Amino acid sequence: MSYRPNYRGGRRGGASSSGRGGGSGRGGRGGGGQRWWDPAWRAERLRQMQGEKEVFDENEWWDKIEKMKRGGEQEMIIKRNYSREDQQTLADMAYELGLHFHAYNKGKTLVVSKVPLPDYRADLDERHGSTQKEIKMSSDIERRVGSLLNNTQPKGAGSVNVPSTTSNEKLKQTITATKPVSAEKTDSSNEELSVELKERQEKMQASDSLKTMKSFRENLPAFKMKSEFLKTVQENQVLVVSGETGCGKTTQLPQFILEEEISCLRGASCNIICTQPRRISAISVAARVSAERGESLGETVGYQIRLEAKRSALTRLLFCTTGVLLRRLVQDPELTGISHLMVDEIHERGMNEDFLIIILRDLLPRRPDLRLILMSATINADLFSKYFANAPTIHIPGFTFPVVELFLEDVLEKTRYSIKSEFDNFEGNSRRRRKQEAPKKDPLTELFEDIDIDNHYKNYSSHARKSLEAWSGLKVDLDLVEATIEYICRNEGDGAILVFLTGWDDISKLFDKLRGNNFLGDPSKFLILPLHGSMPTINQREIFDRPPPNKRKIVISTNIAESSITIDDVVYVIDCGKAKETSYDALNKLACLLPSWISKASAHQRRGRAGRVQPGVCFRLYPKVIHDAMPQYQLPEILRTPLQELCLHIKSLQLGTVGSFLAKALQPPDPLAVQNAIELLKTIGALDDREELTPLGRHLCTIPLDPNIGKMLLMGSIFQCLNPALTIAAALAYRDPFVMPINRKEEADEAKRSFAGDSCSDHIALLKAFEGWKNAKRRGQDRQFCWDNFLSSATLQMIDDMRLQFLDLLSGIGFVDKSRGATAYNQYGHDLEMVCAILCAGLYPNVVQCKRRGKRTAFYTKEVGKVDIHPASVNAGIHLFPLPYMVYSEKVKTTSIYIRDSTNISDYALLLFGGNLTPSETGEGIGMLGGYLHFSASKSVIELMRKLRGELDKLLNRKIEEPGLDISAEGKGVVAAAIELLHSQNVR
DNA sequence: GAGCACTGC
Repeated sequence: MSYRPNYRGGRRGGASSSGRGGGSGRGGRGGGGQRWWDPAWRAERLRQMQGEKEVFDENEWWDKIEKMKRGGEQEMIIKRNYSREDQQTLADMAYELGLHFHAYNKGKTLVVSKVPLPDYRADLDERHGSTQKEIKMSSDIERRVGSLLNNTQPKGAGSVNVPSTTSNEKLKQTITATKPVSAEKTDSSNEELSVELKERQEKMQASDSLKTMKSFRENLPAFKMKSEFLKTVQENQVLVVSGETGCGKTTQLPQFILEEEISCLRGASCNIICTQPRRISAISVAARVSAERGESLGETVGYQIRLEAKRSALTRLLFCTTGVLLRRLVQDPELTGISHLMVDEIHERGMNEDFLIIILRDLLPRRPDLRLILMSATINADLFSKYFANAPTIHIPGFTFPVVELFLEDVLEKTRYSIKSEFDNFEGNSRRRRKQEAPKKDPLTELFEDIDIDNHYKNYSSHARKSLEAWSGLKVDLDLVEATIEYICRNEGDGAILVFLTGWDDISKLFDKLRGNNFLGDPSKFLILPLHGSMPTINQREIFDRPPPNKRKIVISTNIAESSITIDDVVYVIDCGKAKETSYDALNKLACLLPSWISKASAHQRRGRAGRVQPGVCFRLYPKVIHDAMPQYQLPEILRTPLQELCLHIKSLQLGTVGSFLAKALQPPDPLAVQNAIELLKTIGALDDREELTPLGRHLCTIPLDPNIGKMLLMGSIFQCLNPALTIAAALAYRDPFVMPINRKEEADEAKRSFAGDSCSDHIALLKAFEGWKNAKRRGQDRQFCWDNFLSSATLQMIDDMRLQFLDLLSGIGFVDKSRGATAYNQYGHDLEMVCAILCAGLYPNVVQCKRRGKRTAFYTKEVGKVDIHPASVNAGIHLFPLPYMVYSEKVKTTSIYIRDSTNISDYALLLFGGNLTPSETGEGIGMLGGYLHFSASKSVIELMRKLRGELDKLLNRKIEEPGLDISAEGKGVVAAAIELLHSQNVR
């Protein structure tokens, strides 16, 4: 299968004379290839398969672009509403011809040009809202700032410090990762230890207390494969094991190796690591395995996750999260001392796991004694075997109870539920009408529209056929969910019901519906539990506990119950077939979170949740035709996410250029996504023009944080706002401590707003909430405080722990001297102007312009134009803002493009702590963000700002090159001048 | 006039 043969295959050769020589950028991936993993491509294929005429004509555009290249025009402007995929094709074509491609106005205006255009061009779309901003500085302030600045102590000529070691030696020293515990031992003590381990193991295996455990283990499907598995491990460096849930691969296989090594008297030298994608599974698997061995956790079997470990010098089998192993790799790229590495759940295709196996494939030749075992679900084991030069695979059959699978058509027959068309009340032709009216649909839903219902479902009742005619698949039909629950309660046996929905809204609506419904009379017979990552119910026991007899548990959940949370007594699963899924729009540099059809793998996993304790039933609320057309697996995370943190990690591990390294991935990401990540790292100063790490970049590598947030932390420590920076960084990196209870949402919003006060900042609200919790905790009232203010105490505790980890790391790289105490780094910790300036320094270039539109404010970004404040933000209800800009930490497209959390900031914060200042287009003012932002002012004010910014940058660079340097004396004047300016617009 | 899948160092 080749991608777009018309131009990839046929036209490319002809165009090569005008194409660019050498190609490290776009198209360097090796021209198309299989794109089955790309949803847009799949959509395209499905459309083609239906024989529908495609509006976008590649050949036509190729000719037009080629003609423009030959002709006199400098650029071609295309104002057509093309899909992302078509935009991508245009971009590819332009690249092939050595031209430049630009997308403006959410992709509605496309430009192909001969020269690169400035990032922003006002004439293309005035709705971007770019306007010149006049800085109004009172002469009084100007004079005071000027004099503060002039008092800056001049630096002696010889005092410029030599930059600290730039080699990677320094980097290695500074990175704190957990070292292997095993102390170096002499050969004889090693032998003694091996003997001791063996004796202990034999004694335990013979003991009566483990009899039932032993027979349980021997009944697992994995047990039958034990000798074959061990033999294959011995004879091959890499092995792929596939197995379904319930086969015991995660608990048994690592244990087999451990037992074998110990009984062969290699116990002292063996060191098995098994990675898990989630913290919870690392802990629970380790606990299970040590129980099966009759030991307590942390002896020969232990675990290590971020900020938490149970392991000892005796530990020979360690379960850890993949992230922990990746951090360890920074410090020890050869994985010294590890004898066996097992990577579990690789079929999930998480970013960490995909990243890890690229590194491991390169490492294996250098470590011939290292054994690698990859563990996957059956569904795509071959993919991994091929990646590792056709490594042998072993399959272990699974064991779960049988689950009956019913599709929409069957559910309709059983429930007698009638689907009403959303569009009209006409009978019969509603489907056809709808098809003409509704413009955009996903390909799977469209596929169903073309099915001849009467023919395809001729064995079904006319009632069911009528409903199928009316089914649109656009959104989840909660009435149908309710009818299905009612059907189960009336006609099926006991057992909990698990409903999979897409998000908070659906869950909340269904919850209210079920509460209001008194089917079967007695509401006390039902226990209805919502389950969502940001609902406070998540830690409640009743989700896991069996309800009293005669009471049915109904859990309404997102896909958190698909793998993270397991409810054992579920017998009935209701699957709406959709989930919210992130994707990354590289053209608009935009993360998206949109509901879409799940993969077959997810559908399988959801069904499996019904058969854990007894046979179950899975009610799928979509037709079988849709199920059969679902993609086999979800798109791997590496293709759905912005890549800046990954790029930084690649640089820190010295794995070569980002592009060439990622090209080795199982499925390499879009080169444009890589380019966006690298550009961002350059913008924030982590990479230089040659894509090498700058001193700032090297510091950022040592902190396990998104580079922007990491930078904020460093700036906080430099500019005496360490405490707020630690708190905000930890909260942004982990998760929002505010919970959204299902019935008291208004109160929860109010609580959050009251923390923000009049700061117009979600980040300040976060900070105040944390400080409030800390104070309450000192008084022993933290539980009450959390309850009153709709906060998650588990999240706040984690944030607190992470603060300490970051403090350790900052002290490790010299930015903080812990012996000096906290106050030494918090002179401005309570100065909200300064804290907001630090936020600006870290979050840049995530800047929004606030423009007054009558009685309201409209918000614009450079990349996508108009955006909205997320309704959950404290800024959502505010119509007019005191300051002209916002910085934000996350911009996501859901039903609209939303800024999730924002902080209102001043021009001065942006000019002093934002991006580099450039001369504006007119040459008189100051430009920033590729000219998108420009400022005008009197000549003297411009001069003052430039000078102040220059001094500030100088100070900053010195500190970053030599973190231990005390800049308080030499920086006194500059910092005072900056503070003076920031305060001159004080509104908080 | 309106809304927030899930992991992880």
